[in-house]
Amino acid sequence: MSHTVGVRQAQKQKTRQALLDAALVLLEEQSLSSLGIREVTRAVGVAPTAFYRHFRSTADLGIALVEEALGSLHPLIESLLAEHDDSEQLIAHMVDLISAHVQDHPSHVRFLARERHGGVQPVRAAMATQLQRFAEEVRVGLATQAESRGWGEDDLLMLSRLYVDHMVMTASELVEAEPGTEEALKDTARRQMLVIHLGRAHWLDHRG
Amino acid sequence: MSHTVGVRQAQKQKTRQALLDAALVLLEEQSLSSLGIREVTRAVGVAPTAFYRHFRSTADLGIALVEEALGSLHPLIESLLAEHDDSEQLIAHMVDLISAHVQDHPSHVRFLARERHGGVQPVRAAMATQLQRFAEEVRVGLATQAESRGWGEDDLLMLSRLYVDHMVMTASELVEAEPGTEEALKDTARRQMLVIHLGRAHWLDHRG
DNA sequence: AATTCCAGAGAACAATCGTTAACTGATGTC
DNA sequence: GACATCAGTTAACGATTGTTCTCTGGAATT
Repeated sequence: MSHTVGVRQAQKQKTRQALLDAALVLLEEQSLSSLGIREVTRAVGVAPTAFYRHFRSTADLGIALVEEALGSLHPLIESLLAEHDDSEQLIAHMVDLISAHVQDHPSHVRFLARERHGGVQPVRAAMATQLQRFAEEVRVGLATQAESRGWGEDDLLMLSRLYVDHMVMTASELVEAEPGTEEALKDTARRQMLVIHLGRAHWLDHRG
Repeated sequence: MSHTVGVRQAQKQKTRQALLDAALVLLEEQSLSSLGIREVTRAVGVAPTAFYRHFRSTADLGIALVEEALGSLHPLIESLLAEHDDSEQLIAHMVDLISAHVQDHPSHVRFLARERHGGVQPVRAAMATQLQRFAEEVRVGLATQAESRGWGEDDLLMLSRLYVDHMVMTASELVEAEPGTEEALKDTARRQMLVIHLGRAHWLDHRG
């Protein structure tokens, strides 16, 4: 990784990123299936046809946004899972991590919430794949904890899905929250995760 | 309720319903924010301007669809909550009820999942109001159960929100499920509700 | 220095859009 | 039976859309 990528490729990446950024702003008030190519290029200050040098369609751009929005989250989750032994402490930090991420990248989170069940199938598929990866990672993380002794693999995956879905739900609520109501939402989310955690702790009682 | 509503109003209701039905079909493959007025009227076989006799805009139509899709669910939930004492049995029936509703009205459910965080603010607001009503109703239902002795009102609302959100999530997953995978999804959903139920049963242990 | 490559510009296309205005004719009212 | 009401039609408007083809000028290659 010595020599720079070349003026040409660098400039191309720059406009590509500008297209992604502009799209993200526009998508704060509409859905991907109504996003126009001309609309995006106009916001960037570039000719409509330039769009095709980077993306085949707006659906293609949407997939790129999914990677951008979720890709950066994997290391965060992984390290969080690794550095905590105490589960209850982990819950508090998990909510804080989500909250911070929503504050730092609100339009990314909004995009994810909006397009998760949105009108563009390839984008939905891309997100589903990524979220499955998250559930898998969480499952691996949970498996190392002492509380998971005696758990079957499918039950563990069931539980991680519950956690992941609750995280996504919390993020969606936080990004649409009225200013000032965030703390109450975070508190509710923490208590809900605690309910789940308590249920997890007594799962084997019930089964056995 | 003796005399009929008049030929005139009846005919108007008929085209209004036709517009709603056509929109629902179109919305299976796109979002509301990209739904065109002409597109809907063309599908019904009526002049574009006729649309304005019934709705101010597509957002207005979206709100009507929210009422249609969620309104019919209230009585179902209410009766389900009323007719069960045993909580675990209720879980199984709740999942069955959701599953049946998804099978009977897939496009309604798809619409709800899609527009809950969609690009049209008034529609989001209408849905949020309705879902809050659901959480409230579930809270009242839970309050009558023996397991809720000693629970604070805010904790009960926290729990009902968790239930409602999980129901919505399950419905979303079922409506997008590959044919043949529904049963596995339902089983996972039941186990997840059981985790929540177990957490609920031990909530006071932890608090006290 | 000559040549190739390619990101972006420019012009033009047919199609679609939301919205207005003025109308028609069956229904409801008296 | 005369009159008013109003759901739906027809025509037209300017604006915007996705996509194509051709062109340009600087970077990359040789």
